[in-house]
Amino acid sequence: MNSRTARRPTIIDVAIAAGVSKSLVSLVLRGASNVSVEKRRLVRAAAADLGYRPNAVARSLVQRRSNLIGVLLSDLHNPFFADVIDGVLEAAGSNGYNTIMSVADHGALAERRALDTLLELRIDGLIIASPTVEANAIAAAGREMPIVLVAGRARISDVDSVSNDDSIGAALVVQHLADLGHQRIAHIDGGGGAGADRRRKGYERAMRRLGLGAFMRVVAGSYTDEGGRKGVSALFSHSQSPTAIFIANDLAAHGALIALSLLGLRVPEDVSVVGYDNTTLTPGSHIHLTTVDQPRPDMGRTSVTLLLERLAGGRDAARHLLMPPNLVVRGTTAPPRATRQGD
Amino acid sequence: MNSRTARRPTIIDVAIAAGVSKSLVSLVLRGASNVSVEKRRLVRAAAADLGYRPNAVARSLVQRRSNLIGVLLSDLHNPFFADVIDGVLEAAGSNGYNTIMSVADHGALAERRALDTLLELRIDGLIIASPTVEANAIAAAGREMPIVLVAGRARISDVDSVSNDDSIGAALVVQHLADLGHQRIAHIDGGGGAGADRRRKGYERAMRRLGLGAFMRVVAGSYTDEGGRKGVSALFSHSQSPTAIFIANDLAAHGALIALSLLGLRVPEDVSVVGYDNTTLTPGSHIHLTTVDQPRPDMGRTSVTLLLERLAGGRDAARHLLMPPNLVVRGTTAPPRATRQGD
DNA sequence: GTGAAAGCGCTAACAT
DNA sequence: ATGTTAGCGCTTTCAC
Repeated sequence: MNSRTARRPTIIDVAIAAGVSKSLVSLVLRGASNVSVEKRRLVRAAAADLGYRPNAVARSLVQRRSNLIGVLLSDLHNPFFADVIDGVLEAAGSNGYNTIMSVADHGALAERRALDTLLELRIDGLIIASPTVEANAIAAAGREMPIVLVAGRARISDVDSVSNDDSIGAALVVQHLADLGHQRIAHIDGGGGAGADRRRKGYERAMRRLGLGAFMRVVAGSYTDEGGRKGVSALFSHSQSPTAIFIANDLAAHGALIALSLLGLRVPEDVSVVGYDNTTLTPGSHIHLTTVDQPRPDMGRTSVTLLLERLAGGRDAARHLLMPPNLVVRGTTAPPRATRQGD
Repeated sequence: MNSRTARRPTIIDVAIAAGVSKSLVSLVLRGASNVSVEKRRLVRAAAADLGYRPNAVARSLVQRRSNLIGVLLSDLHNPFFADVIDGVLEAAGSNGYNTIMSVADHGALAERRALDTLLELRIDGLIIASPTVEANAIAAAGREMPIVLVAGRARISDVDSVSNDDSIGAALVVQHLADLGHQRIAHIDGGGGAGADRRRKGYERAMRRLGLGAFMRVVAGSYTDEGGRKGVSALFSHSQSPTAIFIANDLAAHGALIALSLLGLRVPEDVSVVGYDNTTLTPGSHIHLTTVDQPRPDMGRTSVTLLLERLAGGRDAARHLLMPPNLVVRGTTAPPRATRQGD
């Protein structure tokens, strides 16, 4: 006989086995205090004996809440969101919520499906860790339940968001390079990538504030290996080459490093390089990129906090949080040649 | 007013708006054929108008099935399982199932919780992509619903499994190296890691079958950077050093490559190196490791197939599938010095 | 072709 | 301290 064909025990089976009503079983199993010790023992014994497992579906139906926080994720391969979700899991768990994830691999169709799965399951709140979901779909879902968009590019009405403050991150980079003595600090931007615009503006503002406005130089790039390579070739095809480059993200910085080595330039001796995102590379990798770290787990935890605020009913207006990033100084930045020669 | 405080429309609201019974709404929304065109139009219009979204919880309760395949994942950072799950999503989707994931980050407690979440939601079947869940918990869950353990180390009664055939993979490696002319082929093993035992045995069997039994040499390692480093120092502290090394996985192989370069040995000129797992490294990385590729997405798809077999009720006995891996020849293998000098 | 009614497994009043 | 009852939103007989 296949034991799986046997019907699973319900709360009524437990009640009968324990010789009590199902209400009492429900009370005991949810840890109510006003139940006699004897009945409590009976119920627990019967439940254990039958291998009873509460049906969250039935509970969810009657309570009109699932005790579930959903996470919509577009790409399982992206380690960035893995860190964010670590924070989500931690915060959700310590607040008594379970977390389920739905993955939208490739394409708008899969995204719709993954989102619908979550919404139809009547999760209590949704965290979208997915840069590609279209704003319309998010806005529509936002009318049904509390939603937090984490590390996304858009600001959507009625939807909370948590991001890193790209402007501060860029300023940290410029300050670090200026402190080292650099003046000709160039920027390879991130094209239309998430936050790229704010990183560029942050760079420009910081340069001006430090009196380096005359040395500002921005060339077009993208959040790809190739973006970094092209940026470097644009920068070094002119007479005045920079002594330091701030590149919009780590992937592009990686491409830039390759392009620089092809040009015979050494990092950081000839030119300093800074990326953005602190993307985890191969363990033991010999590339130690100076970069900006987004507080990913913190962003995840904060997303849950925002969700809980709304679930508790204490808030109605959307909040957009910007979390401060950190500079991680590694091996690709050093004082410029001229300065060191002058020492 | 907060629109989210308004009750969500139910099937009854749609029925009233369309002027029909809720049974008819149900029929129309699930695409029944024997409904008049007129009523069908009315119902659809009312549903769209109200922004009705079916409640999967209620449906699941009455149907006693959720149409959901659950995936239990222990580590979101592991790209190996990301590929497996790609296959799961694809196969589940094309068979009309939705997929939800539960992540058990760190520790047995989180694992229990993640597993319980899935089981209490009454998913129809479970795929465990998680090397760390204890066998007892899996076996217990296996009595409640169909389960497939993918890329796991244990064989559990009543639980199907899908893995790669480590023995074949190891044989492919040895054959490749022997074809290149190597004889002194050593193995740095994976300690107690998943499949490490079978990889070592496969190596030994292949060496003997090729008449290289006398050249067999196994040193202790582990599935870590350090495992590879220690293995190399063990191998090269003796007189007769190998001309090729088969290392139990890519991470350890990476450590081995570093240790070799520290010894002044060049790869593949002085020694050939082969790993296992085809772990995706940094994009654009200059390390092109010859390795063995597990058919990860295929393993995911096959897991779903096994689940569907049981869900269709067609099977009761457990199946344990071994899928053939592929050798990926890259830049870390070449003929041994002696052979080339003799050319 | 359509509607009425029962019931999935549970919680939450309300009785007692 | 315990039992009874109603009903969450849906699907599914069964009548008509």
